[in-house]
Amino acid sequence: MLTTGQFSKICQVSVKTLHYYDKIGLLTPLRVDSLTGYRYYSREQMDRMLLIGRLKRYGFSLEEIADILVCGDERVLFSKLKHQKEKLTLQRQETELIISELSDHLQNFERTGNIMGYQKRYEICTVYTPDRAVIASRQMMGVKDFGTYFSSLYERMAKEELTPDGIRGAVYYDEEFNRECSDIELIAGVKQTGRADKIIKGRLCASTIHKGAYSSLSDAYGALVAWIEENGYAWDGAPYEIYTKTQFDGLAPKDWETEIYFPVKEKDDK
Amino acid sequence: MLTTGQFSKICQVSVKTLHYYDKIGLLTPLRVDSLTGYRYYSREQMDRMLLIGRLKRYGFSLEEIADILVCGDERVLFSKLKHQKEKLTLQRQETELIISELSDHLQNFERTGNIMGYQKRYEICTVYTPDRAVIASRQMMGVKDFGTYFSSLYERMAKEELTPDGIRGAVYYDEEFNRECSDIELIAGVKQTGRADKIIKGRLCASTIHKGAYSSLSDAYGALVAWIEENGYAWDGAPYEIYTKTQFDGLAPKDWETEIYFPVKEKDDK
DNA sequence: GATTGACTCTCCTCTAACGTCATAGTTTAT
DNA sequence: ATAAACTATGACGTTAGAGGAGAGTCAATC
Repeated sequence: MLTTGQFSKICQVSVKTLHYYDKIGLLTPLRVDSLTGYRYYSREQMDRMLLIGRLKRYGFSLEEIADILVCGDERVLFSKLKHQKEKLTLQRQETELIISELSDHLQNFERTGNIMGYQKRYEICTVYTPDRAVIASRQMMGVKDFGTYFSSLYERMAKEELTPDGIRGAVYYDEEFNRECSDIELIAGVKQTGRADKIIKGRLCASTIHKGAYSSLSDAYGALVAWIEENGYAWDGAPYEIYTKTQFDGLAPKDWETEIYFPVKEKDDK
Repeated sequence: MLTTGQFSKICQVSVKTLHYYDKIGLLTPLRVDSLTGYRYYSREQMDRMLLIGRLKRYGFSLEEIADILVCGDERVLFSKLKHQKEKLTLQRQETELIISELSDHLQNFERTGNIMGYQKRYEICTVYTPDRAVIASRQMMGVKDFGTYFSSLYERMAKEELTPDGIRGAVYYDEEFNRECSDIELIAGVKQTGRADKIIKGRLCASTIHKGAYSSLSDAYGALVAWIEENGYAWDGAPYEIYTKTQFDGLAPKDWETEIYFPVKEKDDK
């Protein structure tokens, strides 16, 4: 039988942590003296404690760990571990991306001496867009679901024997953009104009090209909105993006390119 | 002039976030109507908001961001960015390490079918250690300081023309091990017995070899402590580790090897 | 038996960066 | 004038404990 202090030393965790785990029921001591309230742990509980520490390291929350331990099914743990591995891999990619952005930022400073107001310069202009014949899939979705929906779109295209014209994009119907879940329509251009789901009519748009990963798309968005106001135009419809260079072209995030189109009309300023 | 809602949409942040930033003084609106309390932002504040978002993405806390923006010195920002880049790089390495540990864990499951109680099997035995002539440097330090102190130890060795014998290790004087800050003595073996700082006298130790990264050293530690109790020995002095295969040998974390020695004596169990 | 020092208990507050209600007041469009 | 949309404040919740106060307990020594 080990006291809290002894057990904490062996397991390399703080006494506070043991108290906390007891409180949330993650690791209750073998015996608690009902008179003094003193906790006593057994040597076998060390294994459980070490496993908890390991799972914590893998990035599980204490709640998830408790679930895993309560259920006690090895297959559950196995699949959760696999899932967690994917999550960590994604996280690593994300970190890598941020590092490369940060490097860009620093390089930019060395070239231009400007660092505080580091923002990409966006070349913005109005264009009259061409008609675009597309098949489309509109849903409430998050940015992370793009892959899934795009592949089903391409499957459909194959089934219906349509020929892609290389255009891929997304229309944002919500004014307030939320990357977890928004009203988004994915579109893929097809050559068979007659058999398309819809034709995005050509019209006046303010447009720019965003170079780099999607994480800084909001910069482009902001620049466009500002430009539209400043140049006497007004927002007039759902904006959309066309992904011209992406991971599907085998490129690294920093080389991706996205065209952004904002339907606008001239403001009748009185 | 933009209302909170408009500004939040342009900058792609929530209204709550704007409230919060106002409250902590990170981004106060240009004007606040003293009657209604309504906040109004200017278009120029968008730049500040975008910069805040960017810095947040780089991993700065809001407090750090506030410092940077208040001070407004470009050189400060530059050095902070560089520092942050290093931090992110370390973080990525750490994530990679965890991923490889997780992979090991999964592989281990596929081999042995055991996953819940996944713990390395440690071969533990008692040995009579040889005398070790070492130079040493004892301080309150954290695990992260090992690199610094080891290099100064090796510098000293070069200056005093001592010959290293390849032994590198650390003695832990605190019972309670804390990886941030503990009473630790780094040691490096030398061939000139007479000129060593100290000689670690040969004696009876319980010992094992830990294979893999240091993050799971506590598993070995726990296994040893348990073994010592179970086999009728008692803890008798500060434990130490010898790093036999490390990054200095050009190895990946999973191939590192650490010998752990726990001075013990036979317990006089009555 | 008394004292001392080390240990342990419970209970309280605090962290970061907001999200989530609840309730009340304001603006704008019809 | 009224409804719909927007905004404000304020309280509480989130994670995984850390830190501290004040009180009780244990083991060893005198």
